[in-house]
Amino acid sequence: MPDTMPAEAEKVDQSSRVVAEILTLIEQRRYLPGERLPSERDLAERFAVGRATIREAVTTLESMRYLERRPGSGIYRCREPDSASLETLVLFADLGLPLDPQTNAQVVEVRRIIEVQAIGLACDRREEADIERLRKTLAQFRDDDRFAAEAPQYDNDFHMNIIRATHNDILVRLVAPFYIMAKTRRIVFFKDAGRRRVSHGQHVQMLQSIQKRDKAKAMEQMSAHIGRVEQYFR
Amino acid sequence: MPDTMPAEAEKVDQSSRVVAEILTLIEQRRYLPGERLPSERDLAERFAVGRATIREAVTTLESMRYLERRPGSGIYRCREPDSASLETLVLFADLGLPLDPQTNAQVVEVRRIIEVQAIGLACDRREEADIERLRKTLAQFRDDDRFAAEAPQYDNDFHMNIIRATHNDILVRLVAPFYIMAKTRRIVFFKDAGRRRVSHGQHVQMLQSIQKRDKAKAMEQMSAHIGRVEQYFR
DNA sequence: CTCCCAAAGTGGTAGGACCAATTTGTTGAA
DNA sequence: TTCAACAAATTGGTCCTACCACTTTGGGAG
Repeated sequence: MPDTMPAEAEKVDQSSRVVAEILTLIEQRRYLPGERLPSERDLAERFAVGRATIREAVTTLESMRYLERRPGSGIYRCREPDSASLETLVLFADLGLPLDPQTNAQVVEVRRIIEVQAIGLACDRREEADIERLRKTLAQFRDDDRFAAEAPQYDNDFHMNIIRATHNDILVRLVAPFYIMAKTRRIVFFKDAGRRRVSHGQHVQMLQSIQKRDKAKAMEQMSAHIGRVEQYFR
Repeated sequence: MPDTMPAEAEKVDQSSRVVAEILTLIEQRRYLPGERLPSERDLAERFAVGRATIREAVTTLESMRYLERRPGSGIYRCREPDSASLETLVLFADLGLPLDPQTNAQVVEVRRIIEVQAIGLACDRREEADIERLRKTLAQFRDDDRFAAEAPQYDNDFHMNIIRATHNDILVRLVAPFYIMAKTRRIVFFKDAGRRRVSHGQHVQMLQSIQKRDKAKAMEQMSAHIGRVEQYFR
Protein backbone atom coordinates (compact mmCIF):
# COMPACT_ATOMS: atom_id res chain seq x y z
CA MET A 1 0.00 0.00 0.00
CA PRO A 2 0.96 3.64 -0.36
CA ASP A 3 3.21 5.34 2.08
CA THR A 4 3.20 9.02 2.85
CA MET A 5 1.92 9.76 -0.62
CA PRO A 6 3.18 13.11 -1.90
CA ALA A 7 0.60 15.46 -3.29
CA GLU A 8 2.28 15.57 -6.68
CA ALA A 9 1.86 12.20 -8.32
CA GLU A 10 5.44 12.16 -9.53
CA LYS A 11 5.91 8.92 -11.38
CA VAL A 12 9.61 8.35 -11.74
CA ASP A 13 11.21 5.23 -13.11
CA GLN A 14 13.95 3.39 -11.29
CA SER A 15 16.90 4.94 -13.07
CA SER A 16 15.61 8.45 -12.38
CA ARG A 17 15.25 7.51 -8.76
CA VAL A 18 18.86 6.38 -8.71
CA VAL A 19 19.95 9.60 -10.41
CA ALA A 20 18.18 11.58 -7.71
CA GLU A 21 19.73 9.49 -4.95
CA ILE A 22 23.27 9.77 -6.25
CA LEU A 23 22.75 13.48 -6.84
CA THR A 24 21.57 13.83 -3.26
CA LEU A 25 24.60 11.95 -1.96
CA ILE A 26 26.84 14.25 -3.97
CA GLU A 27 25.17 17.34 -2.52
CA GLN A 28 25.63 15.86 0.93
CA ARG A 29 29.37 15.78 0.31
CA ARG A 30 29.42 11.99 0.51
CA TYR A 31 31.48 11.84 -2.67
CA LEU A 32 34.06 14.59 -2.95
CA PRO A 33 35.46 15.87 -6.26
CA GLY A 34 37.92 13.42 -7.73
CA GLU A 35 36.84 10.67 -5.35
CA ARG A 36 35.92 7.19 -6.48
CA LEU A 37 32.41 5.84 -6.14
CA PRO A 38 31.53 2.23 -5.44
CA SER A 39 31.61 -0.04 -8.47
CA GLU A 40 28.54 -0.49 -10.62
CA ARG A 41 28.00 -3.91 -9.08
CA ASP A 42 28.20 -2.47 -5.58
CA LEU A 43 25.87 0.41 -6.41
CA ALA A 44 23.39 -2.02 -7.93
CA GLU A 45 23.28 -3.95 -4.69
CA ARG A 46 23.04 -0.85 -2.48
CA PHE A 47 20.16 0.66 -4.44
CA ALA A 48 18.56 -2.74 -4.90
CA VAL A 49 18.41 -2.46 -8.68
CA GLY A 50 20.05 -4.19 -11.61
CA ARG A 51 23.36 -3.16 -13.05
CA ALA A 52 21.65 -1.92 -16.21
CA THR A 53 19.69 0.62 -14.18
CA ILE A 54 22.85 1.84 -12.49
CA ARG A 55 24.54 2.24 -15.84
CA GLU A 56 21.54 4.20 -17.11
CA ALA A 57 21.75 6.61 -14.18
CA VAL A 58 25.53 6.96 -14.36
CA THR A 59 25.34 7.67 -18.07
CA THR A 60 22.99 10.56 -17.38
CA LEU A 61 25.20 11.96 -14.64
CA GLU A 62 28.27 11.51 -16.82
CA SER A 63 26.77 13.49 -19.69
CA MET A 64 26.20 16.32 -17.21
CA ARG A 65 29.78 16.22 -16.03
CA TYR A 66 29.00 15.05 -12.52
CA LEU A 67 30.67 11.67 -12.88
CA GLU A 68 33.42 10.23 -15.01
CA ARG A 69 33.82 6.58 -15.93
CA ARG A 70 37.24 5.12 -16.48
CA PRO A 71 37.22 1.66 -18.04
CA GLY A 72 38.93 -0.89 -15.90
CA SER A 73 39.22 1.55 -13.03
CA GLY A 74 35.89 2.83 -11.73
CA ILE A 75 33.42 5.68 -11.50
CA TYR A 76 34.75 8.98 -10.23
CA ARG A 77 33.24 12.24 -9.12
CA CYS A 78 34.39 14.92 -11.53
CA ARG A 79 36.95 17.43 -10.40
CA GLU A 80 35.84 21.02 -10.93
CA PRO A 81 32.30 20.43 -9.69
CA ASP A 82 31.46 24.01 -10.57
CA SER A 83 31.45 23.19 -14.27
CA ALA A 84 28.66 20.63 -14.03
CA SER A 85 26.10 21.17 -16.73
CA LEU A 86 23.23 23.60 -16.35
CA GLU A 87 20.97 20.78 -17.48
CA THR A 88 20.98 20.01 -13.80
CA LEU A 89 18.31 22.65 -13.39
CA VAL A 90 16.02 20.77 -15.74
CA LEU A 91 16.89 17.49 -14.09
CA PHE A 92 16.13 18.80 -10.62
CA ALA A 93 12.79 20.11 -11.81
CA ASP A 94 11.90 16.77 -13.40
CA LEU A 95 12.89 14.83 -10.31
CA GLY A 96 11.16 17.24 -7.95
CA LEU A 97 14.38 17.89 -6.07
CA PRO A 98 14.69 21.12 -4.06
CA LEU A 99 16.86 23.90 -5.44
CA ASP A 100 19.45 25.80 -3.49
CA PRO A 101 17.65 29.06 -2.51
CA GLN A 102 20.38 31.35 -3.79
CA THR A 103 20.34 29.48 -7.10
CA ASN A 104 17.10 31.15 -8.12
CA ALA A 105 18.58 34.56 -7.49
CA GLN A 106 21.67 33.67 -9.50
CA VAL A 107 19.54 32.44 -12.38
CA VAL A 108 17.66 35.72 -12.49
CA GLU A 109 20.91 37.66 -12.46
CA VAL A 110 22.20 35.66 -15.40
CA ARG A 111 18.91 36.09 -17.22
CA ARG A 112 19.18 39.84 -16.81
CA ILE A 113 22.71 39.89 -18.18
CA ILE A 114 21.84 37.81 -21.18
CA GLU A 115 18.35 38.96 -22.04
CA VAL A 116 19.10 42.66 -21.84
CA GLN A 117 21.87 42.21 -24.39
CA ALA A 118 19.77 39.78 -26.38
CA ILE A 119 16.88 42.17 -26.84
CA GLY A 120 19.42 44.67 -28.11
CA LEU A 121 20.57 42.23 -30.76
CA ALA A 122 16.97 41.41 -31.53
CA CYS A 123 16.31 45.06 -32.35
CA ASP A 124 19.12 44.95 -34.88
CA ARG A 125 18.29 41.68 -36.54
CA ARG A 126 14.59 41.03 -36.11
CA GLU A 127 12.70 40.23 -39.28
CA GLU A 128 9.01 40.35 -40.00
CA ALA A 129 8.66 36.69 -39.08
CA ASP A 130 10.11 37.36 -35.63
CA ILE A 131 7.65 40.16 -35.00
CA GLU A 132 4.81 37.97 -36.16
CA ARG A 133 5.86 35.13 -33.90
CA LEU A 134 6.06 37.45 -30.90
CA ARG A 135 2.69 38.97 -31.74
CA LYS A 136 1.14 35.53 -31.93
CA THR A 137 2.58 34.64 -28.56
CA LEU A 138 1.20 37.79 -26.95
CA ALA A 139 -2.21 37.00 -28.38
CA GLN A 140 -2.35 33.90 -26.21
CA PHE A 141 -2.65 36.04 -23.11
CA ARG A 142 -6.05 36.24 -21.47
CA ASP A 143 -6.94 38.36 -18.48
CA ASP A 144 -8.80 35.86 -16.35
CA ASP A 145 -7.87 33.55 -13.49
CA ARG A 146 -8.14 30.38 -15.52
CA PHE A 147 -5.15 31.63 -17.46
CA ALA A 148 -2.94 31.33 -14.37
CA ALA A 149 -1.98 27.76 -15.22
CA GLU A 150 -0.92 28.67 -18.73
CA ALA A 151 0.88 31.86 -17.75
CA PRO A 152 4.32 30.30 -17.20
CA GLN A 153 4.28 28.70 -20.63
CA TYR A 154 3.11 31.95 -22.19
CA ASP A 155 5.92 33.83 -20.47
CA ASN A 156 8.48 31.22 -21.51
CA ASP A 157 7.39 31.42 -25.12
CA PHE A 158 7.63 35.19 -25.20
CA HIS A 159 11.12 35.34 -23.74
CA MET A 160 12.39 32.45 -25.84
CA ASN A 161 11.03 34.09 -28.96
CA ILE A 162 12.93 37.26 -28.16
CA ILE A 163 16.07 35.20 -27.95
CA ARG A 164 15.18 33.56 -31.24
CA ALA A 165 14.90 37.01 -32.82
CA THR A 166 18.65 37.40 -32.30
CA HIS A 167 19.13 34.65 -34.88
CA ASN A 168 21.89 33.18 -32.74
CA ASP A 169 21.20 29.48 -32.21
CA ILE A 170 23.82 29.15 -29.52
CA LEU A 171 22.14 31.83 -27.49
CA VAL A 172 18.83 30.00 -27.79
CA ARG A 173 20.33 26.77 -26.55
CA LEU A 174 22.12 28.58 -23.77
CA VAL A 175 19.02 30.01 -22.12
CA ALA A 176 16.67 27.12 -22.90
CA PRO A 177 17.31 25.33 -19.59
CA PHE A 178 16.17 28.38 -17.66
CA TYR A 179 12.75 28.31 -19.23
CA ILE A 180 12.32 24.57 -19.47
CA MET A 181 12.99 24.20 -15.77
CA ALA A 182 10.76 27.12 -14.94
CA LYS A 183 7.64 25.49 -16.29
CA THR A 184 6.72 23.91 -13.01
CA ARG A 185 8.44 26.30 -10.66
CA ARG A 186 7.07 29.67 -11.63
CA ILE A 187 3.41 28.84 -11.17
CA VAL A 188 3.53 30.62 -7.83
CA PHE A 189 4.76 33.85 -9.33
CA PHE A 190 1.95 33.99 -11.85
CA LYS A 191 -0.74 33.08 -9.34
CA ASP A 192 -1.37 36.76 -8.78
CA ALA A 193 -3.60 38.34 -11.44
CA GLY A 194 -1.99 41.73 -10.96
CA ARG A 195 1.47 40.36 -11.63
CA ARG A 196 0.25 38.65 -14.77
CA ARG A 197 -1.28 41.88 -16.01
CA VAL A 198 1.81 44.00 -15.35
CA SER A 199 4.03 41.36 -16.93
CA HIS A 200 1.92 41.22 -20.05
CA GLY A 201 1.87 44.99 -20.33
CA GLN A 202 5.64 45.06 -20.27
CA HIS A 203 5.74 42.37 -22.91
CA VAL A 204 3.57 44.47 -25.20
CA GLN A 205 5.79 47.48 -24.77
CA MET A 206 8.95 45.50 -25.39
CA LEU A 207 7.55 44.17 -28.63
CA GLN A 208 6.79 47.73 -29.73
CA SER A 209 10.36 48.78 -29.02
CA ILE A 210 11.73 45.81 -30.94
CA GLN A 211 9.48 46.63 -33.85
CA LYS A 212 10.66 50.23 -33.84
CA ARG A 213 14.24 49.01 -33.41
CA ASP A 214 14.55 51.26 -30.39
CA LYS A 215 17.50 49.46 -28.90
CA ALA A 216 18.11 51.62 -25.84
CA LYS A 217 14.49 51.65 -24.80
CA ALA A 218 14.05 47.93 -25.33
CA MET A 219 17.07 47.12 -23.20
CA GLU A 220 15.87 49.44 -20.47
CA GLN A 221 12.46 47.80 -20.50
CA MET A 222 13.87 44.31 -20.33
CA SER A 223 16.10 45.29 -17.44
CA ALA A 224 13.10 46.64 -15.55
CA HIS A 225 11.03 43.61 -16.48
CA ILE A 226 13.50 41.14 -15.05
CA GLY A 227 14.15 43.51 -12.20
CA ARG A 228 10.63 42.79 -11.01
CA VAL A 229 11.46 39.11 -10.76
CA GLU A 230 14.69 39.92 -8.95
CA GLN A 231 12.72 41.89 -6.41
CA TYR A 232 10.31 39.00 -6.06
CA PHE A 233 13.12 36.77 -4.81
CA ARG A 234 13.87 39.22 -2.00
CA MET B 1 58.93 8.78 -27.58
CA PRO B 2 59.04 11.95 -29.66
CA ASP B 3 55.65 13.41 -29.10
CA THR B 4 55.00 15.52 -32.10
CA MET B 5 51.82 13.54 -31.61
CA PRO B 6 49.36 15.35 -33.83
CA ALA B 7 47.77 11.99 -34.50
CA GLU B 8 45.12 12.01 -31.83
CA ALA B 9 44.24 8.38 -31.79
CA GLU B 10 40.60 8.97 -31.00
CA LYS B 11 39.57 5.76 -29.39
CA VAL B 12 35.84 5.86 -29.06
CA ASP B 13 33.78 3.10 -27.58
CA GLN B 14 30.80 1.58 -29.30
CA SER B 15 28.13 3.65 -27.62
CA SER B 16 29.95 6.88 -28.48
CA ARG B 17 30.14 5.72 -32.05
CA VAL B 18 26.40 5.15 -32.06
CA VAL B 19 25.83 8.58 -30.54
CA ALA B 20 27.88 10.11 -33.33
CA GLU B 21 26.00 8.14 -35.99
CA ILE B 22 22.55 9.04 -34.71
CA LEU B 23 23.63 12.66 -34.32
CA THR B 24 24.84 12.64 -37.90
CA LEU B 25 21.56 11.17 -39.11
CA ILE B 26 19.71 13.90 -37.24
CA GLU B 27 21.83 16.62 -38.84
CA GLN B 28 21.12 15.05 -42.21
CA ARG B 29 17.43 15.57 -41.59
CA ARG B 30 16.81 11.82 -41.61
CA TYR B 31 14.75 12.17 -38.44
CA LEU B 32 12.63 15.29 -38.31
CA PRO B 33 11.43 16.95 -35.08
CA GLY B 34 8.64 14.95 -33.51
CA GLU B 35 9.29 11.97 -35.72
CA ARG B 36 9.67 8.45 -34.42
CA LEU B 37 12.94 6.56 -34.66
CA PRO B 38 13.24 2.81 -35.13
CA SER B 39 12.83 0.75 -31.99
CA GLU B 40 15.81 -0.05 -29.80
CA ARG B 41 15.82 -3.59 -31.14
CA ASP B 42 15.84 -2.33 -34.72
CA LEU B 43 18.56 0.19 -34.05
CA ALA B 44 20.65 -2.48 -32.37
CA GLU B 45 20.45 -4.61 -35.49
CA ARG B 46 21.16 -1.71 -37.85
CA PHE B 47 24.24 -0.55 -35.99
CA ALA B 48 25.31 -4.12 -35.32
CA VAL B 49 25.52 -3.66 -31.57
CA GLY B 50 23.68 -4.93 -28.54
CA ARG B 51 20.56 -3.33 -27.19
CA ALA B 52 22.47 -2.18 -24.10
CA THR B 53 24.75 -0.10 -26.29
CA ILE B 54 21.80 1.49 -28.03
CA ARG B 55 20.21 2.33 -24.71
CA GLU B 56 23.47 3.89 -23.55
CA ALA B 57 23.59 6.12 -26.62
CA VAL B 58 19.93 7.06 -26.47
CA THR B 59 20.22 7.93 -22.79
CA THR B 60 22.99 10.38 -23.62
CA LEU B 61 21.01 11.95 -26.44
CA GLU B 62 17.93 12.10 -24.26
CA SER B 63 19.72 13.97 -21.49
CA MET B 64 20.70 16.55 -24.11
CA ARG B 65 17.14 16.94 -25.31
CA TYR B 66 17.72 15.48 -28.75
CA LEU B 67 15.56 12.41 -28.22
CA GLU B 68 12.62 11.51 -26.03
CA ARG B 69 11.67 8.02 -24.94
CA ARG B 70 8.05 7.09 -24.32
CA PRO B 71 7.56 3.76 -22.59
CA GLY B 72 5.47 1.39 -24.64
CA SER B 73 5.57 3.72 -27.61
CA GLY B 74 9.04 4.41 -28.94
CA ILE B 75 11.93 6.83 -29.31
CA TYR B 76 11.11 10.24 -30.75
CA ARG B 77 13.11 13.16 -32.02
CA CYS B 78 12.35 16.12 -29.76
CA ARG B 79 10.22 18.93 -31.02
CA GLU B 80 11.89 22.32 -30.68
CA PRO B 81 15.28 21.15 -31.86
CA ASP B 82 16.69 24.60 -31.16
CA SER B 83 16.56 23.99 -27.43
CA ALA B 84 18.92 21.03 -27.50
CA SER B 85 21.55 21.30 -24.82
CA LEU B 86 24.77 23.23 -25.32
CA GLU B 87 26.56 20.16 -24.03
CA THR B 88 26.41 19.18 -27.66
CA LEU B 89 29.47 21.36 -28.21
CA VAL B 90 31.45 19.28 -25.76
CA LEU B 91 30.06 16.08 -27.22
CA PHE B 92 31.02 17.06 -30.76
CA ALA B 93 34.52 17.90 -29.62
CA ASP B 94 34.87 14.55 -27.86
CA LEU B 95 33.58 12.64 -30.85
CA GLY B 96 35.66 14.62 -33.29
CA LEU B 97 32.59 15.66 -35.25
CA PRO B 98 32.77 18.77 -37.43
CA LEU B 99 31.08 21.92 -36.23
CA ASP B 100 28.80 24.09 -38.29
CA PRO B 101 31.06 26.96 -39.45
CA GLN B 102 28.74 29.70 -38.28
CA THR B 103 28.53 28.05 -34.88
CA ASN B 104 31.98 29.23 -33.94
CA ALA B 105 31.06 32.80 -34.76
CA GLN B 106 27.89 32.51 -32.71
CA VAL B 107 29.80 31.11 -29.77
CA VAL B 108 32.17 34.05 -29.82
CA GLU B 109 29.29 36.49 -29.97
CA VAL B 110 27.71 34.88 -26.93
CA ARG B 111 31.02 34.87 -25.13
CA ARG B 112 31.37 38.60 -25.73
CA ILE B 113 27.91 39.30 -24.40
CA ILE B 114 28.43 37.27 -21.27
CA GLU B 115 32.05 37.89 -20.47
CA VAL B 116 31.92 41.65 -20.89
CA GLN B 117 29.12 41.80 -18.33
CA ALA B 118 30.82 39.19 -16.19
CA ILE B 119 34.05 41.11 -15.85
CA GLY B 120 31.94 44.05 -14.74
CA LEU B 121 30.42 41.98 -11.98
CA ALA B 122 33.85 40.64 -11.14
CA CYS B 123 35.08 44.19 -10.53
CA ASP B 124 32.29 44.68 -8.01
CA ARG B 125 32.61 41.42 -6.15
CA ARG B 126 36.15 40.16 -6.54
CA GLU B 127 37.90 39.26 -3.32
CA GLU B 128 41.56 38.84 -2.56
CA ALA B 129 41.32 35.11 -3.28
CA ASP B 130 39.99 35.81 -6.77
CA ILE B 131 42.86 38.15 -7.56
CA GLU B 132 45.31 35.61 -6.24
CA ARG B 133 43.81 32.84 -8.35
CA LEU B 134 43.99 34.97 -11.48
CA ARG B 135 47.55 35.99 -10.70
CA LYS B 136 48.54 32.36 -10.30
CA THR B 137 46.97 31.52 -13.63
CA LEU B 138 48.83 34.29 -15.40
CA ALA B 139 52.08 33.05 -13.90
CA GLN B 140 51.70 29.84 -15.89
CA PHE B 141 52.35 31.74 -19.10
CA ARG B 142 55.72 31.26 -20.73
CA ASP B 143 56.92 33.02 -23.82
CA ASP B 144 58.34 30.11 -25.78
CA ASP B 145 57.05 27.83 -28.49
CA ARG B 146 56.78 24.79 -26.29
CA PHE B 147 54.02 26.63 -24.46
CA ALA B 148 51.81 26.48 -27.56
CA ALA B 149 50.29 23.18 -26.52
CA GLU B 150 49.39 24.46 -23.05
CA ALA B 151 48.15 27.82 -24.24
CA PRO B 152 44.49 26.83 -24.71
CA GLN B 153 44.30 25.44 -21.18
CA TYR B 154 45.97 28.55 -19.83
CA ASP B 155 43.51 30.76 -21.68
CA ASN B 156 40.57 28.68 -20.50
CA ASP B 157 41.69 28.91 -16.90
CA PHE B 158 42.04 32.66 -17.04
CA HIS B 159 38.62 33.28 -18.53
CA MET B 160 36.91 30.76 -16.28
CA ASN B 161 38.54 32.34 -13.24
CA ILE B 162 37.17 35.71 -14.23
CA ILE B 163 33.74 34.17 -14.34
CA ARG B 164 34.37 32.61 -10.95
CA ALA B 165 35.19 36.05 -9.59
CA THR B 166 31.56 37.00 -10.15
CA HIS B 167 30.66 34.51 -7.42
CA ASN B 168 27.70 33.39 -9.49
CA ASP B 169 27.79 29.61 -9.79
CA ILE B 170 25.13 29.54 -12.47
CA LEU B 171 27.21 31.81 -14.67
CA VAL B 172 30.19 29.50 -14.24
CA ARG B 173 28.18 26.48 -15.30
CA LEU B 174 26.70 28.38 -18.20
CA VAL B 175 29.98 29.20 -19.90
CA ALA B 176 31.83 26.03 -18.94
CA PRO B 177 30.89 24.18 -22.15
CA PHE B 178 32.50 26.91 -24.25
CA TYR B 179 35.88 26.38 -22.66
CA ILE B 180 35.71 22.66 -22.22
CA MET B 181 34.97 22.16 -25.89
CA ALA B 182 37.66 24.64 -26.85
CA LYS B 183 40.46 22.58 -25.39
CA THR B 184 41.08 20.69 -28.57
CA ARG B 185 39.78 23.19 -31.08
CA ARG B 186 41.68 26.33 -30.27
CA ILE B 187 45.13 24.86 -30.65
CA VAL B 188 45.31 26.44 -34.08
CA PHE B 189 44.62 29.92 -32.79
CA PHE B 190 47.42 29.75 -30.25
CA LYS B 191 49.92 28.27 -32.66
CA ASP B 192 51.14 31.77 -33.44
CA ALA B 193 53.58 33.11 -30.88
CA GLY B 194 52.56 36.69 -31.57
CA ARG B 195 48.93 35.95 -30.84
CA ARG B 196 49.88 34.25 -27.59
CA ARG B 197 51.89 37.25 -26.53
CA VAL B 198 49.19 39.79 -27.33
CA SER B 199 46.56 37.67 -25.63
CA HIS B 200 48.64 37.37 -22.50
CA GLY B 201 49.29 41.08 -22.43
CA GLN B 202 45.58 41.77 -22.53
CA HIS B 203 45.06 39.29 -19.71
CA VAL B 204 47.55 41.13 -17.55
CA GLN B 205 45.84 44.45 -18.17
CA MET B 206 42.41 43.04 -17.44
CA LEU B 207 43.59 41.68 -14.14
CA GLN B 208 44.91 45.12 -13.25
CA SER B 209 41.55 46.69 -14.04
CA ILE B 210 39.73 44.11 -11.94
CA GLN B 211 42.08 44.71 -9.07
CA LYS B 212 41.50 48.47 -9.29
CA ARG B 213 37.77 47.80 -9.65
CA ASP B 214 37.81 49.89 -12.81
CA LYS B 215 34.61 48.49 -14.23
CA ALA B 216 34.34 50.56 -17.41
CA LYS B 217 37.93 49.94 -18.42
CA ALA B 218 37.76 46.23 -17.68
CA MET B 219 34.65 45.80 -19.77
CA GLU B 220 36.20 47.74 -22.61
CA GLN B 221 39.31 45.58 -22.48
CA MET B 222 37.34 42.35 -22.45
CA SER B 223 35.29 43.51 -25.42
CA ALA B 224 38.46 44.25 -27.37
CA HIS B 225 40.02 40.99 -26.25
CA ILE B 226 37.18 38.86 -27.54
CA GLY B 227 36.91 41.12 -30.54
CA ARG B 228 40.26 39.78 -31.67
CA VAL B 229 38.85 36.27 -31.71
CA GLU B 230 35.79 37.49 -33.58
CA GLN B 231 38.03 38.97 -36.21
CA TYR B 232 39.96 35.71 -36.39
CA PHE B 233 36.82 33.90 -37.52
CA ARG B 234 36.46 36.25 -40.48
C1' DC C 1 64.44 -2.96 -2.34
C1' DT C 2 63.04 -3.01 -7.14
C1' DC C 3 60.87 -4.96 -10.99
C1' DC C 4 57.63 -7.76 -13.24
C1' DC C 5 53.78 -10.60 -13.86
C1' DA C 6 49.66 -12.96 -12.49
C1' DA C 7 45.26 -12.33 -10.20
C1' DA C 8 41.48 -9.59 -8.92
C1' DG C 9 38.49 -5.84 -9.89
C1' DT C 10 36.06 -2.76 -13.10
C1' DG C 11 33.65 -0.73 -16.89
C1' DG C 12 31.95 -2.09 -21.87
C1' DT C 13 29.18 -5.06 -24.47
C1' DA C 14 26.20 -8.96 -25.84
C1' DG C 15 22.10 -11.77 -25.39
C1' DG C 16 18.02 -13.47 -23.27
C1' DA C 17 14.05 -12.94 -20.48
C1' DC C 18 10.06 -10.76 -18.37
C1' DC C 19 7.06 -6.70 -17.13
C1' DA C 20 4.11 -2.64 -17.82
C1' DA C 21 2.53 0.48 -20.94
C1' DT C 22 1.08 1.82 -25.49
C1' DT C 23 -0.45 0.93 -29.92
C1' DT C 24 -2.88 -1.55 -33.22
C1' DG C 25 -6.11 -4.70 -35.06
C1' DT C 26 -10.14 -7.45 -34.46
C1' DT C 27 -14.37 -8.59 -32.64
C1' DG C 28 -18.93 -7.88 -31.26
C1' DA C 29 -22.84 -5.13 -29.97
C1' DA C 30 -25.88 -1.18 -30.94
C1' DT D 1 -22.52 1.05 -40.63
C1' DT D 2 -20.60 2.83 -36.35
C1' DC D 3 -18.09 2.46 -32.45
C1' DA D 4 -16.92 0.66 -28.14
C1' DA D 5 -14.53 -3.19 -25.89
C1' DC D 6 -11.27 -6.63 -26.02
C1' DA D 7 -7.03 -9.16 -27.54
C1' DA D 8 -2.53 -9.31 -29.69
C1' DA D 9 1.69 -7.24 -31.10
C1' DT D 10 5.10 -3.75 -30.24
C1' DT D 11 8.07 -1.08 -27.30
C1' DG D 12 10.72 0.87 -23.60
C1' DG D 13 12.25 -0.43 -18.54
C1' DT D 14 14.53 -3.65 -15.82
C1' DC D 15 17.00 -7.77 -14.34
C1' DC D 16 20.34 -11.45 -15.00
C1' DT D 17 24.34 -13.93 -16.75
C1' DA D 18 28.41 -14.06 -19.25
C1' DC D 19 32.56 -12.58 -21.43
C1' DC D 20 36.12 -9.15 -22.91
C1' DA D 21 39.69 -5.58 -22.39
C1' DC D 22 41.74 -2.74 -19.44
C1' DT D 23 43.51 -1.07 -14.93
C1' DT D 24 44.98 -1.82 -10.42
C1' DT D 25 47.03 -4.47 -7.05
C1' DG D 26 49.73 -7.57 -4.57
C1' DG D 27 53.11 -10.96 -4.15
C1' DG D 28 57.04 -13.36 -5.76
C1' DA D 29 61.59 -13.47 -8.25
C1' DG D 30 65.78 -11.25 -8.81
